[in-house]
Amino acid sequence: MQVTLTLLAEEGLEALSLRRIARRAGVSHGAPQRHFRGLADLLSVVAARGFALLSEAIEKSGAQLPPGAGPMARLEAAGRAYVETAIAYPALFALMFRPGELDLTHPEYMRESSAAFEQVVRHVRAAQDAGWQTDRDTRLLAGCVWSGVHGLATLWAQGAFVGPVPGVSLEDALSTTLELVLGTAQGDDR
Amino acid sequence: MQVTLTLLAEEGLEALSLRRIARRAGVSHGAPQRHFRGLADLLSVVAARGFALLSEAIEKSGAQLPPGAGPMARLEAAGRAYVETAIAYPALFALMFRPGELDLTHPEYMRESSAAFEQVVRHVRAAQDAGWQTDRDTRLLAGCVWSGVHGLATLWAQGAFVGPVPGVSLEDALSTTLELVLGTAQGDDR
DNA sequence: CTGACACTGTAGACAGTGTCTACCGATTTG
DNA sequence: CAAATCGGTAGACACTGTCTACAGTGTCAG
Repeated sequence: MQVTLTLLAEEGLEALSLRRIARRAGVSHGAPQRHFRGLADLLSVVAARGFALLSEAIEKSGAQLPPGAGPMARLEAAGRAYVETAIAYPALFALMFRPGELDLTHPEYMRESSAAFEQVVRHVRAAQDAGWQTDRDTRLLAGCVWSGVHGLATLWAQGAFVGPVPGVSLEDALSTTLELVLGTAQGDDR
Repeated sequence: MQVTLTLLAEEGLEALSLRRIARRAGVSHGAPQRHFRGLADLLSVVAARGFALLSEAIEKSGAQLPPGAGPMARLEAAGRAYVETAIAYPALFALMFRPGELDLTHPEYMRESSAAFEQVVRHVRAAQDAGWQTDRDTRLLAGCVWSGVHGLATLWAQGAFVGPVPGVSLEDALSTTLELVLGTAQGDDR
């Protein structure tokens, strides 16, 4: 439902209601229920689209690197893409991680969210093959890397980072976090 | 409002409504508005209590360490306390980071949340004084450390970590994340 | 061609929500 | 003693999600 995505982007998460979506689409308040079992069902599909966007951004981030880039650089670029995408679509990103409003068993949601995670797993595995954190469980490591960037994305997207740390740029926070989590602190950037 | 905290713990975030709280307290549906300007106001006070709990847990975590523990051990213990508290009160923790339902300008919320953050800043400064990441901005560093553990706490509390990484214990995820973020990977635990 | 049937949308009802207002009985205060 | 304030009640209003009955519109088998 395209209407839902634009409404979400324009008016935020709280504006999402079946009746508002129906009004925006120019149909009666009961019409959406012919296409979705209920609000949670609709939102789950929207959230799944969000995960697809995320996967796509991570995919592209690897392609834009110079051809000889190593696995660590690719993993770092993936983390960057994660955070930047989250901040580009803050309301959508917030929705994606709201179990209370979603149907977590929805097939599309499960498929897209695990596809995104598996992409991170592949990046982490490649980094491990290149010598990074070799004796850790790959999926656990991927989960922790995901957590690290996810925290920054969450807090920044809802403005909870800039409050306590005023005057900092996203670039600063992002590169610092990545250097901490990935241990790539070789070149302090000044 | 004690009733709100128990209702939140027992029935979760979605069960929090002014009318339900009033019923639970045995008063009429309009009574809560004599004490709070509205739902967002009430929830902000509850969220502030959550931040106070967090601060208290971090405080205690330092006290329980052996007397000669270094600043890095204290910082690590603080991170542990953050995640463990979040998981002990998952609904409260979720509420604390939901800008849409809160009044972010509420004095109690601002006071308690920034008090918790300042506590992390002090731990980070002590670690820096002991030689860790000495040439980084302290507040930025504290924000990134907070982000790292916050991501894990968020995902674990809503069950989004165990899904993609089945069979992992919180202890595994927590120690791995702390070792990554703080760079304390000296003793791989097997 | 005709009937059955699935889609898709409409309209009304119902319970639940936050918020506003009017009222009311205490209790405190001038 | 009078007045004002405080805490609670009760009703209204505009929302919400969900359910049901109904109507049009197509498709497809017989």
